[in-house]
Amino acid sequence: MCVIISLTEENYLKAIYTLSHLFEESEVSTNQISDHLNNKAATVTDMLKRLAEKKLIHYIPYQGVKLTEKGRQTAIKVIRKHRLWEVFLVDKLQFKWDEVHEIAEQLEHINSDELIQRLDKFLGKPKFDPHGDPIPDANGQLNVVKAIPLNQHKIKGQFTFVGVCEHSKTFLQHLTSIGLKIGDVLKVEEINEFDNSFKVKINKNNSQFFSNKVASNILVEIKK
Amino acid sequence: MCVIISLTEENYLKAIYTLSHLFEESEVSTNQISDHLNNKAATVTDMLKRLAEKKLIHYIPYQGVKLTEKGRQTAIKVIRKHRLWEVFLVDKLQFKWDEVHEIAEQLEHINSDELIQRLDKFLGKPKFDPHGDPIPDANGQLNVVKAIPLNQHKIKGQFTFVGVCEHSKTFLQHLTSIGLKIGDVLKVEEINEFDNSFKVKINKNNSQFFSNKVASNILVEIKK
DNA sequence: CTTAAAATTTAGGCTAGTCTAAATTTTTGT
DNA sequence: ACAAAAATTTAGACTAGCCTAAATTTTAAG
Repeated sequence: MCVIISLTEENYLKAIYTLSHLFEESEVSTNQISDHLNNKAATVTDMLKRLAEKKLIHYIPYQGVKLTEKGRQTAIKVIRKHRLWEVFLVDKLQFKWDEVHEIAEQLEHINSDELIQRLDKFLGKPKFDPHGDPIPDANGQLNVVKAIPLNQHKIKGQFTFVGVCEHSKTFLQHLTSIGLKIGDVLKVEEINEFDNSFKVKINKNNSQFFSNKVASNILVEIKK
Repeated sequence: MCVIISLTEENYLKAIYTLSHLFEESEVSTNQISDHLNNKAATVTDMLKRLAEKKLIHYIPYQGVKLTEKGRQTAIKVIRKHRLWEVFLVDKLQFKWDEVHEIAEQLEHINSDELIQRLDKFLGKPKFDPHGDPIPDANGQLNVVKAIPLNQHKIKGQFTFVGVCEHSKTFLQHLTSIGLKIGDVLKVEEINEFDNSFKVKINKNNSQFFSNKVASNILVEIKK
């Protein structure tokens, strides 16, 4: 029941979880993991053997890897902690949304169920983190986000900005400089046929152009 | 300037700091450290060599060890983080004072100056942790507590309860069950000559007896 | 369908941090 | 002051995580 899972192992499980959702394939490869975690394939192979030993993954040599239910629960719990701490950092300590990732990467490994339960309550049981990513509940249930990138809507109309695909500091800072925050209403007034840029009005402000690249990393829902 | 200090090294520095203050001697011995950290003397010797290499301690084989200024600053910073997080856990998350130590032992190693600065501000720049221990300031200055154990006052009179010598869960729970909290006023009405127990009134409540052992672990100041 | 390229694993080595057992140094008791 | 006890260090071994280089397996291209 209570196998001890190290910080490093938690990071591997999180990586496998993230990659399997990123590419919408259940099997994740050794190279995908080594790229994601910035270490060597041989190192990953070592760890996969250990994780399989602990029944946290299903591992077939040369084939790939996927999480067991126990592995998935562990990964989800780390993600829950990461996102709750991000809410804490932004809502309570007034960090900006582009400043919290590195600190949350540390805090996500703090091990105390009681702490997380109380932190969740203290924050008002938030459903989304500062980047719009859903926070898994205490039972490991995760809302599936049905939002899609702005550039996949080929029509004019009104949308709500609910999340980002790209989480890099530079992209988030760019959105801040544009004046865009989670929850803003985006009115697409024009889609430029030449470069597929989007002419957009944020809330009631002046309209401006979003490059297709920016539009492809902004998740929106059709405004109700 | 920026030597990386591991979590384990931080724990050794904190142990050396704590022990040197506990026994009011600048030199700390290998055995004291190994007892305090629950590992073997040989393990400690290894680590002392590494810490000396990094100029965090002055180490003379067979003689003992003391912190360099850099080692002291590092230790103090860990203690500052530990105590600030304890305030967070008690004041914001409503943990009890006997529940926070283990979690703070983890949180004290989170590495972000910006985080600590903001946490400090969020908590209202507290000067003491939930057990009455002083919180070092951002420059590593630590208020010296001039309180002494209740049983060293051989006289009747009024005192303020400002801290504890013993931080164990059972002792803290015992104080809670007695109804004693930091800041309470203690009126010593009688000192029993037979067993050196203290008849004490807490605030305006009924008086009760404190064993000498309890009295020796309660830090008080003479009430102004 | 065969072979070159790509992906993966194996083999062997490194460091940090731990241990036990043996050797050494310091302290203490008479 | 000297032997026994206590404290400390050295030597050698182990695990977790990482690495490089070589071997193996899978994939892909002609």
